[in-house]
Amino acid sequence: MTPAPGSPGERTGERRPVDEYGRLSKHEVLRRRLRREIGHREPHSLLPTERELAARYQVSRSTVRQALDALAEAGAVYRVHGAGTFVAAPTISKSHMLTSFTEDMQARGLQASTRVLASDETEAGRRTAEDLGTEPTEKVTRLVRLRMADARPMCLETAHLRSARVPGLLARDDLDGSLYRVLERDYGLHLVRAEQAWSAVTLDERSAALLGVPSGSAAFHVRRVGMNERDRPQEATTSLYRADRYDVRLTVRRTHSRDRSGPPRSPRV
Amino acid sequence: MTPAPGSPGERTGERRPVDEYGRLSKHEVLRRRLRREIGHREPHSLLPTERELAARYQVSRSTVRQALDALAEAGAVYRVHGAGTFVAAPTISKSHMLTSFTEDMQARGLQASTRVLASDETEAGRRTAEDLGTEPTEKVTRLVRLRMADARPMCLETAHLRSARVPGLLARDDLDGSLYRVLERDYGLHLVRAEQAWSAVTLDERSAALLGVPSGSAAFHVRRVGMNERDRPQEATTSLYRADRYDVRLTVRRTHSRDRSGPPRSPRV
DNA sequence: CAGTGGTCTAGACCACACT
DNA sequence: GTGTGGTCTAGACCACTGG
Repeated sequence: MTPAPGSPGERTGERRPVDEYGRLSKHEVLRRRLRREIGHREPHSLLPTERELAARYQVSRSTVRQALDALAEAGAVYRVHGAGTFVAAPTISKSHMLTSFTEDMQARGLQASTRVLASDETEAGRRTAEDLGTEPTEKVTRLVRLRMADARPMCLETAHLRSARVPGLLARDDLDGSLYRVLERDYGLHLVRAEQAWSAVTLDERSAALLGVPSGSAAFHVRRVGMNERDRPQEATTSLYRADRYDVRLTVRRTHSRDRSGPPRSPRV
Repeated sequence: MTPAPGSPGERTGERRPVDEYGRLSKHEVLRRRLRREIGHREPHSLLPTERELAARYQVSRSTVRQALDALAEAGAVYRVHGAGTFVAAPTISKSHMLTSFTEDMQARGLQASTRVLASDETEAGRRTAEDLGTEPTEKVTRLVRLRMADARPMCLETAHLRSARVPGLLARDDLDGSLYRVLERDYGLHLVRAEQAWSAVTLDERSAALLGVPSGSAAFHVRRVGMNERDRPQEATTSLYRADRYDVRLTVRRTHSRDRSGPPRSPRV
């Protein structure tokens, strides 16, 4: 496992930094390693015990648990108290990740491309101002894009960003790629969380035409607000997804705090 | 914080059991307590430091972190390395929880009720068998229900369960309540995870009539498979939600593993 | 009963934010 | 520099599963 940042032992040695910026902590390394190994195993097969993993990878049991916690959270493994840790059945979805359109299409095995339909600067207006937590008179940069998958229309998207935060965005010639990537790399804007509201709608004449489907077709309408590390809204986007080409897959969990009253326990399997 | 299950100190004392069945661990108690207190605070206000909380509640810092981890995961707080832990802005949704229809409506401030349209036993068939991981000839119990919110139709739902697991279900007279509750309490079936696929559709004549909307209206089509603690499918349900009365709200996160290349850091706020 | 995951402690150093 | 969250260790007991 190499060095050791916080180990009482080998205090010195090379820097092996630790944080979210690409450098790797032990539990992160272990998590990835286990993730890989899990891929080659049968669902429901038993993993080594936590103590065994700790010994094998020369880390403490807590570190092993930190890695397994993340994998369990991601749905890659599940634990049964007293019995062991098991490989989970493959999920239909990588659950609830914030992904760019490009990444999303990639995950679906489709090639993403984009046509910029319009880009301009206006006043935010009431609704967008509310989403972005600004004054309605604040200048916002608007970006309307038709997003394609395998060269066929998939999604009609309108993004709003506070102009003050993205100077020169409108002048760029790479707005047909991942907007999140541009925001991260060139504006230091890290969208780490987003709130989304999905509706089902029927398309009007104009949207239907742009998306290349009959008027009245079903579509998803999505309103999204993206937040930075400090939980401040940075981006407000509205999208229309063709329902004949798109669906939403997600895994939901029953977490803590139920009102157990309860008699019988769950049977063996 | 009372006793202490694993503390080297006060080893004896009354049992204060620990697990998912209603008994409470220290981090669970602390989590709930903090959750309550957070409710009364302004978003973005600073919480006490982890060390401070540890001292105040007489627990170790690790335990505090366990509680805060859960709150951060749930979107109730966020952390900034080096700066502190802060109250998160209220989310539009309790993110990705597996909830029963009844709970879902409750959360939306609506009163749930149910009309059982049909209930019978048939062979699973190919599709359902695939979802439930059984043979196509396996007997399944089918339950078709019209679910109402504030006495008006909201959702048309068809549930499939392996008959062998739910003997006598069809004879029950309380199928107009929470199915999950019945499964948990009387059959020891704990659905802890579900995979869902959401589509947008337009309603045909028959479904539209049952839901009380014009034919051709937009609706959500949901296919769900519920799993028990051991990750085995137990329930397969298909639903149609009226789009004029329902939307899906969820929070997505950018978790680990990005390909940081990266120059600038995010600005102050 | 042995063995596994779940909880908890005490203490240490590191990376980062803010002044 | 000071103080905060992030990582890590070593060791202990508890609650549970399963033969």
